[in-house]
Amino acid sequence: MEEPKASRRYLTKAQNREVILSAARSVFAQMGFAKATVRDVIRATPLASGTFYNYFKSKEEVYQALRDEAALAIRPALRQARLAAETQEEFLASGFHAFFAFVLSRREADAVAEASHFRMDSPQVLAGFAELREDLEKAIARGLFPPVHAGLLASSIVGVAFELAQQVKAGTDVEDATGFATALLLGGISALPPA
Amino acid sequence: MEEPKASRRYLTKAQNREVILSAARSVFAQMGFAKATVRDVIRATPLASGTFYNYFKSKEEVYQALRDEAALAIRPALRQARLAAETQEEFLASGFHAFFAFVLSRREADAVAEASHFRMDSPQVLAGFAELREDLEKAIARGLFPPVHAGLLASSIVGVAFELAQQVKAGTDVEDATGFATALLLGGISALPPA
DNA sequence: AGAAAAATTGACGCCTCGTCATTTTCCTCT
DNA sequence: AGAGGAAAATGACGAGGCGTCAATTTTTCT
Repeated sequence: MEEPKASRRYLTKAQNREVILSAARSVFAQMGFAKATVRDVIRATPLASGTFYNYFKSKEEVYQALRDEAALAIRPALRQARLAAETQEEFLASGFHAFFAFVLSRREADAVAEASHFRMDSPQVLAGFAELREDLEKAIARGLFPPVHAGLLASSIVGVAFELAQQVKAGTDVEDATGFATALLLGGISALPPA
Repeated sequence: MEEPKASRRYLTKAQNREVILSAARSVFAQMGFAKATVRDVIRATPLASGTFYNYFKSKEEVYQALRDEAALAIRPALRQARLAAETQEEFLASGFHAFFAFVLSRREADAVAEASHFRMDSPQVLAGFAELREDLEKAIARGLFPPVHAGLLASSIVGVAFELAQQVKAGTDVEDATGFATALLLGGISALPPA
């Protein structure tokens, strides 16, 4: 598909994409995603307005790319932690902890969503959800978890994770949130009927 | 504050507001919230463009008004169900069931969020969250629930409710979702440490 | 080097934005 | 009832963003 040639052209293209993403990060954080325009982003760049559209179709696509970047940055750690888990407690706690710590470390950069209480899931974020579900299914298969409904459980974990992440951004301690979420789900799973 | 005089002026004002909201519902559903413009909404109305701004500051404010409307439509039922609950199971199940049924009944009207996987909480929605938290605190006070961290539990319930609501919109049976969420939280709460 | 391919540029026409002076509608008071 | 005034609706306007595209520059290939 892609030829990763180290040609000059290929390099500049990757660089320009990064330049735009970087400018967007800064512009979105400074004036908010809603107010920002494609022109604002490109103006924070040495590129011309038309060039933007060689890289992204719209402001929304840039935002999704940024979310994708974040999702790709955290997913390997989450997957690794879950695969290595030998107890339910470990499976849940390591995942929650990694996620909350990650969110906290980026709370400045993501000031975007904070102001307007809004959330938008990009493809890579959704892929992360699917990955959690797969890992749950595998964990059920290897006997770590009882045979519960993996899809609903995955959704529930995601819901708890994202909602508590808000609390973490608002000041709740990462350890407290992790402990709470882990205990809640650990206890909950043991009470769930088999699928 | 407001004098609800049945004068012609007041009536027309309320009607116009409804006309705009109704047009917005239809326009957002048809072309999506992101693509829609204030002009698209006002064009679906007999009013002139400038008139829009006598009622709302922006497209976002209209969206929030629609969300507020939905939140106000469901909140009394939720609160009532929770106050009347005499068991933990009842508290959780009645709330989840009412919420999922409500979401399902509106899945057509809310096609907006579906397409772009996005969520935006309006003031009344946030007030609903606060209400849940209050009800939990009251339930703890009257001994229905153990003394857990009400804020974190409320967030968790909200997270599970919203995420499973997506599954309900996607085809999961309301009873199944309700049963799952109730069992999960019922079991989870019993495993929670005291606050 | 010369030609072809790829990428950049910025000006252009179209559209939306939010405002505001003007006009229309409604209410009040004598 | 009707004059006067307040409230609301109207639509034209300047400012500015949108996405496109023909022209230009840069890179690659032979």
